[in-house]
Amino acid sequence: MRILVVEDDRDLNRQLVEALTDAGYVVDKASDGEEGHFLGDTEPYDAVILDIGLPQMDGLTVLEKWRRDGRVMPVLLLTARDRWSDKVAGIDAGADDYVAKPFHIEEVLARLRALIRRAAGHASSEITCGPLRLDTKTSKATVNGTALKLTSHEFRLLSYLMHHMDEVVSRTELVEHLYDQDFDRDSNTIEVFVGRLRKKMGMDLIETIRGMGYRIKSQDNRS
Amino acid sequence: MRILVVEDDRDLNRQLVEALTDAGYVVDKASDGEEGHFLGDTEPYDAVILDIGLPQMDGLTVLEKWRRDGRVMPVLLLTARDRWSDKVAGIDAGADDYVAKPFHIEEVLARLRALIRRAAGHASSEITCGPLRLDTKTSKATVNGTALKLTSHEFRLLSYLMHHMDEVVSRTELVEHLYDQDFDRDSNTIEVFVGRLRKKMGMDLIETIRGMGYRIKSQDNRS
DNA sequence: CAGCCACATTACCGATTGTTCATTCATCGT
DNA sequence: ACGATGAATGAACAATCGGTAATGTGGCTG
Repeated sequence: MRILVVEDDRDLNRQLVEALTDAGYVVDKASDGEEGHFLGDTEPYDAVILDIGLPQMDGLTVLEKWRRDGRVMPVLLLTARDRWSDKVAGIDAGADDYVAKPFHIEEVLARLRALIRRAAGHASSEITCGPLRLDTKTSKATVNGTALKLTSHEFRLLSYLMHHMDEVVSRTELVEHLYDQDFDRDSNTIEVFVGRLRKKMGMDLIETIRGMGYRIKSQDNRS
Repeated sequence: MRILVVEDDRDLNRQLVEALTDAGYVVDKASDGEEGHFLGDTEPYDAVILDIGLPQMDGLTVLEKWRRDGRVMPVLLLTARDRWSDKVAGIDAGADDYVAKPFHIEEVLARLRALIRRAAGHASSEITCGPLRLDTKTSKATVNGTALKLTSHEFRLLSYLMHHMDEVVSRTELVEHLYDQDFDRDSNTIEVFVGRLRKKMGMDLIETIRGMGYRIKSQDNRS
């Protein structure tokens, strides 16, 4: 999962990036509204953490622009405590959730997880798909109840596929969301990892759509 | 850090052990009061998670016995929700903190961290020692503000030493608290890790007391 | 001073993980 | 049916990490 952090407070920005990176996200950062707006407009993110008070361009303005341009990724707004007006304005501008400053980093992480889950249309921290079950909170996966021993990259790949259940996900999309930009785009790493996942899962739950990408089917809509 | 879990509910026991192991603790477990009491009496633990309702021997009885025998390790009691009497009885028996069932695992982890910190005489989640700073919450260490890149074992060793600042810690003690019991007791692994820590820290903050063990000094009480 | 003992240091081993490469296999359009 | 393209596979590789073993070093004791 790839996250954009737009925050001008250097220290806070660093903290957020660090925590997110530790949690296994791929993270881009911006320190002013203009840069943030540009990145959010040009790069594909699974979620954005956006401060309201920003130099160059106000956070709400950035958000409005995105929404006008049809960008639909979930946005977590950082607001000053008890600024009710900010909250209302944020809703109007198309924000999905808020955290009031000052906050605990874990609070942000939890909200973010929930946001990404909701954006993928799941209610709880668990995503189920036939015999496959994935817990986004504990980062554990089971198939038919027995735990899978996945490495961190394997888990992140599986997680992304399950968050986009029934959608065809291209290798390009996977690379963009699971690695930072300077990753060798024409390597077959993704294929290798898909193969390893298939082997570990024992059954082939990952469908290949030739020329398009991969897909995990939600139920047993066996074609 | 070595933790004892005494809980008869198989499922809950498993969950706790798993979460604790994931968090980097060395964990022993018992499923009844008798076994729990024996282990807590014979093995050195940094903390105990103790259920109140146990077969063989009630949790409070176990705790009382330990305290009568002079066992001072912090104990986190698992109680039924709203059983005020349990809480009072627990205080009398020498418990250090409570979590009411049902609980979130993270709640237990947080309380446990706090308990271990407090037992070592620290107030916040950060332990500082001259240029060295260690955050038990994020598992990160810095020296003079710059982050140390420590592996998990290195961090756990440093953490244990800092939790016992100004005390001489023997190699035996370190092995007992950082590894499970079937670890080769006469290996020089500890020396090697101390060496690696010293090199990474750039300065020798870990003192060797010949024939005794190691010590981290709190301030600059240079002898 | 000799020699031992405790610790330090260095190199190395084996397991795990992420990645690349070459080869094989499958699928599709013609 | 055939060839070209895309995907799967297995081997191999480098990096990292935990641990082992052999050797080096320095201080204490007899």
